[in-house]
Amino acid sequence: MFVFRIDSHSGVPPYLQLVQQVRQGVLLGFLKEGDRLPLIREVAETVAINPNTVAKAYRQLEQEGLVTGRPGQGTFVNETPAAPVSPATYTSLQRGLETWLGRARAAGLDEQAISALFTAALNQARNENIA
Amino acid sequence: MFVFRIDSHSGVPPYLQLVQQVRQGVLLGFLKEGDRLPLIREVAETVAINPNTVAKAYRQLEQEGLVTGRPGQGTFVNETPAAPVSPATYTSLQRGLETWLGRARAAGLDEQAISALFTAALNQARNENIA
Amino acid sequence: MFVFRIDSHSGVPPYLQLVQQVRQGVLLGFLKEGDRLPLIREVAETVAINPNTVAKAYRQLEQEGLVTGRPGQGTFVNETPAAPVSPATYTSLQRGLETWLGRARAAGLDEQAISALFTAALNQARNENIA
Amino acid sequence: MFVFRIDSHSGVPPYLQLVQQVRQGVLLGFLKEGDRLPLIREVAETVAINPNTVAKAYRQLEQEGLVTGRPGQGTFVNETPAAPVSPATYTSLQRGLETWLGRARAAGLDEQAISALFTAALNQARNENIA
DNA sequence: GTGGTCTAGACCACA
DNA sequence: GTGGTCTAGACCACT
Repeated sequence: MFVFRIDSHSGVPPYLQLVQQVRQGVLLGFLKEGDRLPLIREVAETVAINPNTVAKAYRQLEQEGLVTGRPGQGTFVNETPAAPVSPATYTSLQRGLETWLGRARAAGLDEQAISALFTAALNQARNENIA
Repeated sequence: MFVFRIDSHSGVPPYLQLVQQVRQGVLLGFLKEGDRLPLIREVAETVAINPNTVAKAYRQLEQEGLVTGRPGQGTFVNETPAAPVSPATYTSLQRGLETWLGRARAAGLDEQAISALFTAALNQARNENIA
Repeated sequence: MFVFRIDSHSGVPPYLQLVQQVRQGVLLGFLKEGDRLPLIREVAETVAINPNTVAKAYRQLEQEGLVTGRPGQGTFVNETPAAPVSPATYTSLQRGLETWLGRARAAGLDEQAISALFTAALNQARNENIA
Repeated sequence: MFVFRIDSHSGVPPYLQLVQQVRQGVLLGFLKEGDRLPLIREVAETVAINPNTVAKAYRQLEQEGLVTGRPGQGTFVNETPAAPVSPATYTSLQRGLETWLGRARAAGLDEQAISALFTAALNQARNENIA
């Protein structure tokens, strides 16, 4: 089952967080064609937001073509646009990241510092590509 | 020189992005006590937003006690609350992350997929800690 | 100035009627790049619906890339995807349609009958193309 | 045989589309007194919607007095309220519209643009009548 | 004062 | 009972 998570301190509107999580879920293979997303009312309960807000997120996903809402049945994932990488290299990358995270935590960095380090590295890489 | 970067697709309000970037800069040592932040009108020009928005970000940073605005001179970073890790381990972690990023890009992942992978790993780690 | 019109008997949701009217306006050249759509609150007043409903329509148009909302300024039409026909043939077609409409009205057909005739002809043409 | 057609992109509820098509069919003489509408399960199959939805449409048509359902036999069209125009002028109008449609298609307009042009002309005519 | 988001609660179309 | 739409009214970010 797919689980949503809302970070109310990030500044990102809740409905957008839901949208991004589904997009990422599809991108990483957690969500595949035909999978049913949690019911709107379920999500509203579990993450404690208004059903309309969840509906707004699902509507946007539908407009993006990622999912299709079928009244009376639920909301379902459409055909995924093809896996970007093979599962093998994917798991390898995942494991590499986990060991790195372990090192970072062992060194005493909290989640905020880790995120900061990551985005900084990502930005730097981008700048180098531009240069 | 400290450089700001606005991602208009992230959904995070621009003023908050500025605030978060300064916080991260201080956390990671890019900004040290006494450093001067770019002038409001400079930032407004380079990232193409309204000067009032930049001013709002600086005002909030001042309220948080991270910086101090000196009229006519600019905005300066206050004493940093102590580095969380030694510069050595910090550089080591940074390098580890860079090699991982290199592998990910070589495997064909774009920035979106990399971010998705990272947040997924971070969430998983958090869940394991809770469990 | 662009004027909206809501037909509450058509069964089409009001927000969709607004969306379709903007799309048609762009398609037919009534709305060009840089034009400002009526303010949300104006539309809400003139067609007597809730501002949120108008906002919903504008949001969808923005997601489709047809317009861009600029807080504090209004909502503006983006670059139009190129005129489908030359203005000359367009006016010619328009005039032909007007004379036909004149004949139909003179014959005693009301608006409903005219619409019925039109959609029937359109459907027939489509079927012939398929066959 | 009367054929239904559902446009799932129009925003009009499917059951209303069926109702409108029957109304138009009667108005234009495609359906005459005593004609049998397609069976509910036939319609449900051909246009791929739930039989309940078709039943709802037929029920509403019966409430409007346009048709009468005879259990076990089917649904039949009642006496038509008199033809609004003579068959001759009707065919003439139909042919005029067909030639116009041919010109429009030849000019490169797709169905969407044609519809836009038509509704625009209809609206303009209405406005002139009001003025 | 502009658009953008959220909440609360109602009603409808559909399976 | 599911998703889809509308209303009413509040607060926020940006110009």
